[in-house]
Amino acid sequence: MAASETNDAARRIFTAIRAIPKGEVAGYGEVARRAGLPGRARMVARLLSTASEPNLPWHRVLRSDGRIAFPDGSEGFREQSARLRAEGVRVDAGKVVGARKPRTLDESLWGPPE
DNA sequence: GTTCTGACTGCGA
DNA sequence: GTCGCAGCCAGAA
Repeated sequence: MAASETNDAARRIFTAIRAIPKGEVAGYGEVARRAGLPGRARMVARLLSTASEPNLPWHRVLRSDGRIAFPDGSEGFREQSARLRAEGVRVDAGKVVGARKPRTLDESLWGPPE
């Protein structure tokens, strides 16, 4: 069933996001790439906005710049920044500081450097 | 069926 | 540092 490919991809994305350790953050592209969808960052974003996963740490997913994808002052913005702070992540002007950078996350989360 | 939009990314100027 | 352009996929109008 080719149709399950999309579902499988979504499942991988959710798994990837859930695999993000507390206090760390990942980028949309990073998650998408690890899910087997390089360049499909938009799909991850759309998934989060549509999917209703209560156990999904979506607040740990940021843009490639390490910034929150929501517009400054938006509800989602406050929600995400508040959740990150609750996990020990410092958020300054919508930018995450002190947490693992999306690039380093690659080795810290999925593939430990040998 | 086509067209637009979107919690995006990367590169060049 | 900011701005613009092109590429990508899925859902909604």
